[in-house]
Amino acid sequence: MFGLTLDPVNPDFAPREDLNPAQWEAVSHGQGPLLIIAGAGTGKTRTLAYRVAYLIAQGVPPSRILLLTFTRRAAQEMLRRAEGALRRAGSFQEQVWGGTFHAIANRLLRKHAARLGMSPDFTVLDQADAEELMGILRHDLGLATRDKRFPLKGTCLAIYSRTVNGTESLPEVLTRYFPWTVGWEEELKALFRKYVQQKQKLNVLDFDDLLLYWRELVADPSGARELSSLFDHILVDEYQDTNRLQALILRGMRTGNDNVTVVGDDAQSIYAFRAATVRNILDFPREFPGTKIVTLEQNYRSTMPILRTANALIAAARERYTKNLWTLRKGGTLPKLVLCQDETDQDNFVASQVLALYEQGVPLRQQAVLFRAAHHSASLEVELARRGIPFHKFGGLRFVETAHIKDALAFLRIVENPRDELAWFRVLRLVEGVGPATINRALEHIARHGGDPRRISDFPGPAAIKETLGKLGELFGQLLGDPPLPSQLELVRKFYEPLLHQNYDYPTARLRDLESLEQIASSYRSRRSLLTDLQLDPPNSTSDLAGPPHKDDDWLVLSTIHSAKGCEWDVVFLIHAADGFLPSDLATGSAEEIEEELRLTYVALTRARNHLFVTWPLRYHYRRRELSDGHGFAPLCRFFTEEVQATMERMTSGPLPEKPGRTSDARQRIRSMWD
DNA sequence: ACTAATGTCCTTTTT
DNA sequence: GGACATTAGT
Repeated sequence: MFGLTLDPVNPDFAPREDLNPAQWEAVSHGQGPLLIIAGAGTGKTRTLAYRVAYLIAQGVPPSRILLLTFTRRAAQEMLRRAEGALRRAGSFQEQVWGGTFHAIANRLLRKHAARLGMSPDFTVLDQADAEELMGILRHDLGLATRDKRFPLKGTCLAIYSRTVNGTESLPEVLTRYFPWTVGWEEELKALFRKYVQQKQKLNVLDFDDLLLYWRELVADPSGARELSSLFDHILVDEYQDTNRLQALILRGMRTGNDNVTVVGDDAQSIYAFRAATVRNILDFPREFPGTKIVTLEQNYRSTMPILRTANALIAAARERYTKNLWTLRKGGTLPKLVLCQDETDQDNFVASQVLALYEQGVPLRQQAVLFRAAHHSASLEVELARRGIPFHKFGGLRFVETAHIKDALAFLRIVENPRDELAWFRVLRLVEGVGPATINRALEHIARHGGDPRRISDFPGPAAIKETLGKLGELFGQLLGDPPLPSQLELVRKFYEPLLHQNYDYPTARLRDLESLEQIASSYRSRRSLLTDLQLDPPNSTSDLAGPPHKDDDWLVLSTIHSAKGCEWDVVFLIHAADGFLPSDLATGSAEEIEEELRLTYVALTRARNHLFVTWPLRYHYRRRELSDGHGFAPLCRFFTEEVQATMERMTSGPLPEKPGRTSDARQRIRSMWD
């Protein structure tokens, strides 16, 4: 308490000393629209958290504040810090509306479903479910024959999603982003029409629907008035990664007043593939006249050498709010650009370097390895495992996306919404002897009997499946009794276990996952909130599931660059900085795409506090269809121009620095027999 | 009607 | 190595 100037408005608040003048200007902004351009590491989270605290100190009721963030974790973190700033262990974390656009949409839609003539007990489809539905309809419409070469289900959904989120017309989307599908416009339109119909029939919403229906709620003036009046202030984080549809929603949510704060950094916009557009942040002042703009440039994270490299790299970007990051931090070592011989060499370099830094006192958890695509860390993971270095991976396939977890949840989904045919499909196809034809007849049977899932017991199907279906009906009966969630999942597990053995490899590991699912479930009050939470805010690493980690647990972080957004570490390795990997050769079609890859690289570099290593393997081995094994040479990532390289120390990884383990020598020898 | 085996093409980032 | 369409076998 000593040495703090307390804000006159409320003695509870105001560690104004914690903030620099620009941050304070943003925090203490009164009414009206506010745009905060916050460069990487400039205390964006703190500023937003303090602004929430400030508003509350000014007398705004917490429940009348809406905080839209990119992940749920970000919302929780901010509210936790806001409470800290108010120096009171209050309870407003639960009162402030905080979460992602999708999660908030879910909440609002359940509440105001009647307004849209929809049922509040809808279930939410994740991307895989949505693709599956798209696939089924694609098949039904006869578009799935090989000679047609009709876009695959994933592409169909991507087109649909892009059209919805970007609020563009289908022909525009096709020519701009999916030119090879232009000839299929009519068929796609028919497919999408069917897709929308089917979702309504099944009482399900996909991710895009959550936004789309929210937008519908505020498109109507009386709805807009009602929803707007719920909130005195709306704050949006990571505004550079919102799309057109989200901007329309935000506009619609502010018909009563224009108290809206958006924070973002156009230089860190990396979600264009999800129809996010930098235009939202660039055009914000025009959309909300009278906007006050505050720019945060003082960086508290990185050393100056790291910032010099990052600034040099982003200087190549074209349209942006120019800002140059600077810091008061003194000293620091030059970022290293490390040329490796090949991927194995890169793995060894990273692993050795991690251990060396660890021995110098940098915990593993303060070190991170970043890469463009989830599979880029595959060989490194093997090497880390070999050396016994613990790690956790973020990004890529997640816990809730694994088949067995989705199966288990499908049982609950059926009970929650018996019209959810996708869940039915998931469950029934596990039974041996049941295929598409039988499933369809079973679904008709259920529908004929008032949608009661228990009636699966008396479905007149083949004798071979009679017994299993009987037990399944019993299971649904027990679940409908609504015992505590962990018991529900235990019941599911008991029924599911034999099916799991029949259908999957590694059943024991999968069973363990089901047990962790029971753990997670114990913290939820209702089946519905468990289901939607897992769909909308899935834990992104298995470590999140085990509860708070033990103090002495320590592990290295492996992460896609996308999942590293908003994070920071003492030491950052950016691996595979080679053209084709970064930028990904799948993203070099247009100038815009390449520009986004540049920003992605910028995001990676600016995660580092003290040490930055950028590595690129010169030689790549690639496997071909035949047995032949070849290699090619990869050029350095194009964004590391001469100007950028001038800010770095160039080095080669060279031979292994310490104890050249005999194993790796042997591996090397045996490999080189084929060179 | 369902399953298992075969051949061919594609292989990113996430709410 | 996985997804998907097709074909052959139960």
